[in-house]
Amino acid sequence: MSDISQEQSITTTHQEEINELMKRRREELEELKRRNVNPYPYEFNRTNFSQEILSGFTDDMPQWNVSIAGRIMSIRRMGKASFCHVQDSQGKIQVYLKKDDIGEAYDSFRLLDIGDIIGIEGYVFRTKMGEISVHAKRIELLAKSLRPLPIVKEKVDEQGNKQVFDPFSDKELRYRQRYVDLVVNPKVREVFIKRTKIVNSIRRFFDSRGYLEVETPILQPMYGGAFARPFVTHHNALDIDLYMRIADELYLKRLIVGGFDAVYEFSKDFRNEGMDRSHNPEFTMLELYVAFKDYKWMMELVEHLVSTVAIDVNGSATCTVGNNEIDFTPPWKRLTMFDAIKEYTGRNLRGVSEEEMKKIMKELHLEVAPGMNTGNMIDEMFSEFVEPKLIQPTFITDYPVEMSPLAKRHRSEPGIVERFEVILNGHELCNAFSELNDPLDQRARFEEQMKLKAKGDEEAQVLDEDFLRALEYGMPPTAGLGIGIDRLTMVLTNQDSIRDVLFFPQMKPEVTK
RNA sequence: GAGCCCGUAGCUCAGUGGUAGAGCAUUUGCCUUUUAAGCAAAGGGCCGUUGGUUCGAUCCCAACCGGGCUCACCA
Repeated sequence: MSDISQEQSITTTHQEEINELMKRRREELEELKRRNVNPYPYEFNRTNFSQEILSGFTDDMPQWNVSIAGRIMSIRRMGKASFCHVQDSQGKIQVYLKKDDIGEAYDSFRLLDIGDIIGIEGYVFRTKMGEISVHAKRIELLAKSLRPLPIVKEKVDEQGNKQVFDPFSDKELRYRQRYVDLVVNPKVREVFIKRTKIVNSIRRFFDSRGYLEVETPILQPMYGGAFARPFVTHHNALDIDLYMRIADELYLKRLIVGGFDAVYEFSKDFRNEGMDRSHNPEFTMLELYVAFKDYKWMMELVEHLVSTVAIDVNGSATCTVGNNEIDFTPPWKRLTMFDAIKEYTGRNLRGVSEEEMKKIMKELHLEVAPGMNTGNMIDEMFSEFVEPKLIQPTFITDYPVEMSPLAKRHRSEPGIVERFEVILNGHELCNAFSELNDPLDQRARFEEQMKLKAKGDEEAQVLDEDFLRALEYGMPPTAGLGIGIDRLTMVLTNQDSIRDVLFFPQMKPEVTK
């Protein structure tokens, strides 16, 4: 895309009609300026957060002077006194303003609205109705809000249960204007804080083992490491097309060749595919490679990692996902791909020829698409009959070689690679294998992929000559792992859409009115 | 990509073939410990866009735009 067309495609909203509510706020802004109130001052000395006031106050304590700052979320005016709730990053606290105490500022307070950001200095007290509040001695406007905020009212009953009225719930508006969503829906903030905790917990877990966090290219001259269609972009100075990475696998393995014992990366990956509840075109994948280890070792690491993260973040190794109670406590059940299919369909596929397998597919009322090999059929039967049934975390091991061009052949079973996936709540959570380090076999596998590509399989992998060169220098035996961070977050926060664990999920462009 | 559903006031939603309604929010008045504050009054809408049917469309039909759900794709 050229610079010019980009500029033209930018949505402009400043011409948007200003409705009465917005007009009124602008008038108030002008009036405040006339009264020599700076509606956008430079700083405010906050000394306390709402939560620490609410939890720290006792009725018999000496006068506690505090200074808070935040957004006005509700106002109840009663002539010469008013109450409002001020929301900061920790929560909300009520503020009491009395004309006798703040004088002229009380008249300016009349010009303030829900959504304005203010600073309050005062002392803490408890109202007749029992709510711990700040009695204002001074009020300062810190930022005037020019747009009406959706009003969400809540009532707390005697049991302390919150009842919410008129929630801001339109998903399109919530995603497009996440800033409003975050202001108005406190639970949304919690999900994202938890997401960060998850990432930090994983990082701590790896760092404490001496694994090295690294960064590898996002713009790649050649994409690889997964089955997916890439985004293509163009570098003007070099005049070459570059691909946004679909995985960082091949780069991390180059680093293992280079002599690092263990490397990991939280990788923003990009796949040019459909979007739905569990797919966003850009997403976060954690990849880890550890030298001199195999996939069996990696299974123990994964159990330990995920249960540790769950406890770190939720305080418990069990959590609720939808209607299911999931327990991450190790050890997790292990099943080979063939045994899993046998368990759930009663068919033994071990050593079965392609022709026989087609027959079995038909018996199970599954369609055999043209060009399907045994690997595809096994995958189909697995996703149809097994995956949805696996609720508790389960290792599925030993995949057909056709499905795994970067995994090492099984040490004792032909046609199979040393690979596992963790299935949880009916969905894939992670993928790992003993990494293929035989450069000749790797070349042969790439060539198989290129044949598929030539046949029109757009997601087949591309032969990467430089990666092969690296392997030819010699890569130690290595265990590799990929975990979808968005999916893990969905599980640990009990969200059923990826859009609810991404601040700014991909949306079609907003239409300018 | 297919099917189904949705788009009405700042927010959440009713509604009708004769150009619209509620609650909250907003404005005005009263009210110096209220709390989904209250009482009284008022303003606010090209009923997603463009066509069609009709004397007349927010309502019926079509296309388009945006969104949601389900399925497919996603190794």
